[in-house]
Amino acid sequence: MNVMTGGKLKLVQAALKLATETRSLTSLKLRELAREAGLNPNTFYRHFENLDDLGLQVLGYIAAEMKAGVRQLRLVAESSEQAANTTVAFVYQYFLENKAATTVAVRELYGSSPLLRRALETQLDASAREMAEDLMQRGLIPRHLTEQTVVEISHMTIRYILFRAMDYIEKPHQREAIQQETERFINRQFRGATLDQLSNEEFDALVAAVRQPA
Amino acid sequence: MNVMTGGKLKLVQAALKLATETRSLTSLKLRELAREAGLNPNTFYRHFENLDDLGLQVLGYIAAEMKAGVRQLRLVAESSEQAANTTVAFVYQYFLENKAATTVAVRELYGSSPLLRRALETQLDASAREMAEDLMQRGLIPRHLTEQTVVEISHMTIRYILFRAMDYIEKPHQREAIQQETERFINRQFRGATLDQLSNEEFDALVAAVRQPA
DNA sequence: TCGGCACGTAGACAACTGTATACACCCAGA
DNA sequence: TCTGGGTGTATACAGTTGTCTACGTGCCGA
Repeated sequence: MNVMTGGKLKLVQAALKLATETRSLTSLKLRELAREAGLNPNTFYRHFENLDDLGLQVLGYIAAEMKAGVRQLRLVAESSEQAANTTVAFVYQYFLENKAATTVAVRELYGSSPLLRRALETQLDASAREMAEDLMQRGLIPRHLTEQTVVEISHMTIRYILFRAMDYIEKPHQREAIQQETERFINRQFRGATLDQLSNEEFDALVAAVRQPA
Repeated sequence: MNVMTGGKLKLVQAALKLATETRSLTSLKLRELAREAGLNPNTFYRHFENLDDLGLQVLGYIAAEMKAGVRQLRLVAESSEQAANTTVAFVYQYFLENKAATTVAVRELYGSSPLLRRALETQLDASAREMAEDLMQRGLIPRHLTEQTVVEISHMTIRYILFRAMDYIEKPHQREAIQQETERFINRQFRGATLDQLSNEEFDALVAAVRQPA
């Protein structure tokens, strides 16, 4: 990834700011952008072909940022003895520190540009596979789950956290609650999945046994 | 809710169409709208104060539609003897039949207009409480769960389904898979929640016992 | 039959949009 | 030292935007 300098960087940062605060990435206006960046409108054409091109490059910029972030998270997680709860905290902290990128990702994942949507989906799917691999290698989840199941849950979890991160960012007084909720979410998914093959009757019996130990 | 007629209805329908296909509700343009509706641009001002006003009214229109839809779903569910899986099918079918409203809701829930976001959040929270009440009254979920837990899971589920509905709408060949995934999601949440109070060790022991019955 | 009113249209305005062409600067390599 | 390319600017143009004022309908109650 090229290191951006001068005007181009200013334009990308302006795009992130506007896309976060007042618009979406796909509804940016060229002159608004230039105004925000403090540049002449035509400077835009020195760096981008058109607004679509800008959108894609910004997304690339975000994707690179996120990839680096994920790599760092994995390192932190490896060095930590603790389990899922601190990881969840780290993840939310990361989103909090990358508010603009997070907001853009959430808005465009189901936004009006098919191109950006595909790119984001691919990115999230890759993250889900990585997460699943991590979880299984480190033995952080109940055994006996198939890889497919772990991937499926990872997929759900990543999307859940991504959207929940928007609330986490914008509602500071709810952050602790959101974090705990997320931990419950993950635990319930994995524990529930461990018992997937039980029928309702078998499950009820199991619960009854647990609640009234002999 | 007033029944809309003539030009106003045309404008709202045009807004839904454009918001679904090419834009978001908050980035609509007045003249584009009039063009799509086949009306003179100024006709807009006969019915709406400005574009924000239109957005709010469209949201109201959608909310009313959804409320009616939910009411109907509850009736269908009551008359049905079957459990969650058919309900999930009905819910997705409903979203499929209300593609425009669904798309708008998804896009604006984390969109750039705080006003619309609040309105949508309120609506979803109300739906979650209704869903929780329904589930508990009809005894469709494991007993011994607190109301708070059921509401929390309902809240998560509604958002999960709402976003997943976008994929359901747009990827016809994945519909069955999405539906089954959703059922697993819900089952795991409730089953997992039933075992919330177990420690990891207790849970592992339980799983071991289930997998190797004496 | 008349008067008002809801609805839609016509034309105009200044502001803003994306884009093209032409010009000015700085810095590396010959 | 000259030169060429990368970068930013100035000016211009046609098309589009939101909004204003004024005008023409058709309908409904008095």
